[in-house]
Amino acid sequence: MNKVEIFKALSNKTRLQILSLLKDPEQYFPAQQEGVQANNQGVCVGHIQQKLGLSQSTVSEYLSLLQRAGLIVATRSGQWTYYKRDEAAIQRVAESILNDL
Amino acid sequence: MNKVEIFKALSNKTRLQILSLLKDPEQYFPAQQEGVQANNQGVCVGHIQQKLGLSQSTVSEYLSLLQRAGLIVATRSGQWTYYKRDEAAIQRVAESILNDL
DNA sequence: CAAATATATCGATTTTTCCCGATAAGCCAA
DNA sequence: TTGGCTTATCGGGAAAAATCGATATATTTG
Repeated sequence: MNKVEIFKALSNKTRLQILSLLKDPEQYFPAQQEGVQANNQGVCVGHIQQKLGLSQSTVSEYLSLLQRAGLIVATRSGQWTYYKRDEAAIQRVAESILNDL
Repeated sequence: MNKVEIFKALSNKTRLQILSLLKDPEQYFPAQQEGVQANNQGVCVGHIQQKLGLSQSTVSEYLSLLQRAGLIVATRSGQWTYYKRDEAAIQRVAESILNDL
């Protein structure tokens, strides 16, 4: 776990918002739409982009940055990439802050 | 509490090191030296600078940045400024991550 | 008051981040 | 295989951060 990389990933309003959106996908992304996996497995890039109102390329970059930091995971399925939070990793980060900071 | 500002403050190796040094001042800064307050009230800028090996101006900037983020507090006493961790604030940050992230 | 010491601020340069549009790559359907 | 989606990557311009040396400010001391 690279703390500096994680804090960098978190030090941006939009990226914090992404984590927040992914916290409760059903609330933000009605389950019937395509682009939202069943069983809450993640949300596709396009839907996240719509919520944020930023360019596709920026959102894609942010998602991959959050993934490199280990905070979210991607699942490719056909032409879609579904992103979801890695709750265990996020928990470990929180504990590391509690203990080591 | 501005989360983005706090995460920015934390997203730098040197600033994390400062927080770590201030965690246990007696270990890093023998209490007999001048520039270390009695009763663990903080450590002066010069001693922190020596440990870090960066320029005086950079260390001063980092300390004031950490202070603006609310993670440390400064006490001026004569010609020295003593910095110490704001443990309660740090605790609140950790809890906020645990709950809100 | 003058010199010495500690810290803060200023100005400048280099590096990093933010965010975009254009384009490439992957997948699917006709 | 051609065209239409979805996502990733590339190249770039503007803004912010990193870091320094020089200088200013505040404090103490002779």
